[in-house]
Amino acid sequence: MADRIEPRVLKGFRDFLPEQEGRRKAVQTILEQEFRRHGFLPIDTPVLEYTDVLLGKGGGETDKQIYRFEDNGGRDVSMRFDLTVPFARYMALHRNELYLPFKRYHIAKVFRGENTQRGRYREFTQCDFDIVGVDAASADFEILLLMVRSLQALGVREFQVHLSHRGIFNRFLSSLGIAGQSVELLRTVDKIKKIGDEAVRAELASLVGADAAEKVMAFVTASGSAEEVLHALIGLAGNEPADTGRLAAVLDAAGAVGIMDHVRLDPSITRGLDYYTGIVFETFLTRLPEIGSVCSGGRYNDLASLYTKEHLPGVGSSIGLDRLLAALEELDDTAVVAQSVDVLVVSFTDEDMGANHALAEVLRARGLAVEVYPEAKKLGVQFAFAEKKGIPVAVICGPEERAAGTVNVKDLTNRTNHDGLSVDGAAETIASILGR
RNA sequence: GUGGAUGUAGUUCAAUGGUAGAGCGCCAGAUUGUGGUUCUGGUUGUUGCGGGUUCAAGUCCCGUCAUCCACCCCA
Repeated sequence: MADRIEPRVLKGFRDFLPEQEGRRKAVQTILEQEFRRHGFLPIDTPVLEYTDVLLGKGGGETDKQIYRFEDNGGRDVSMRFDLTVPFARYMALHRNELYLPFKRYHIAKVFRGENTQRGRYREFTQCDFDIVGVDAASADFEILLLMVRSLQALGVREFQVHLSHRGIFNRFLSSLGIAGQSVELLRTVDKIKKIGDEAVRAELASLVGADAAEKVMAFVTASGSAEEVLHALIGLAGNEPADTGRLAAVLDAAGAVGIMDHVRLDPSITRGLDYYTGIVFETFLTRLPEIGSVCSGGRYNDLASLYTKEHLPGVGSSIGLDRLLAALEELDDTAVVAQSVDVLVVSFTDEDMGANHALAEVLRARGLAVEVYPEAKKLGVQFAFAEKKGIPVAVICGPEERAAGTVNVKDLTNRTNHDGLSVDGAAETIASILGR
């Protein structure tokens, strides 16, 4: 016998068992419903792209994380590491077949070759939603609203969307004459929740000197209600319709629809990705902040300019499905449960096979999800199978019942029997057990 | 990519360098048409993988793979 091949999966990649995958699919379905309710439409793009399309001109950090290789035709190709960059390419390519403003959602796997950790994988699913073609407060707000509504639709209650505005921060840095180091400064400020105020202050001081560091700290640690923080930012950076005015309008709308409980103006949010130009979002679970942001995004007004002359401003956000599920599982907060079938038809003898399937078909015609146990095993074995698979009801129709023209229904959740029913009666009983 | 920790049965965990074990689970029977109790019997291991040191390695050393933690970055 030949040597067996070790069954294994790559670091950072995962198989999903039916229970997990059922939950993932259920979450995706709920999200899709929510996206569509707000006028977003589905699209898809290839997993592989030409490397220059994905890397753009910058390269930088993404260079190291990207899965890149030469295909059999000698092309330099890469796997997508997010859904936003391919979407920018998509918009540039299909601009003439679409209309603006265009709202799309895209749920798909992306790939990053970085080191793994809890809630961090090399293959993971993102749920993106974006609005392209308008640079308006309404669009910024709609993305924020959908972030809140999506998490609520999934049964998540304790979360906060932290938002800020890159433009204000950069303008503030310019006024201090240190805009040239904005990338390093953004990165340093981004660490504030992890390493604390003092460590960030020290790091900033080594970058731009103690005086400027103090001012930057005053900016990013502004706290209080959204109005108070906004007031503080205006005091430091000055008022400007394009950024502070935009932020005020978005917050105003959030107040108008009553989602301010889930919204916090937090100037320390900056986002590492360099394509953001305006408002930026990050979402944290109140009881598990250390797992990181479960839904992030922002405005990127220049992204499509890599691929087209046309100005295509965009704003969007992305839910990290795997990270969110990992967190919800840990918090035991999964309102979303994978659905198995409703009914198991048990088998007594192999001769009943056809009759059992016929009975299953009758029940399916009444809107029930039904499966037939494929072998005539002991009843206990079949009940145990149903319980393991999460099937709530068993239908029993053995030789005696068949002769009498009746069926028995067993509620597996409390092990009670409802015997001697007609098929109609059985369907009604099942419906009441299922609460329909 | 760098640094650190961990890796034993399906699972949770034991085992001063000296014969790999226990609980839970699982299978069979008591119970040939109704599984949550009880009893009886049984089951599973190339100790992640590959080398090395040793009379002897789950245990020590090296490499490798995977997971977790930190840096970095991010969903």
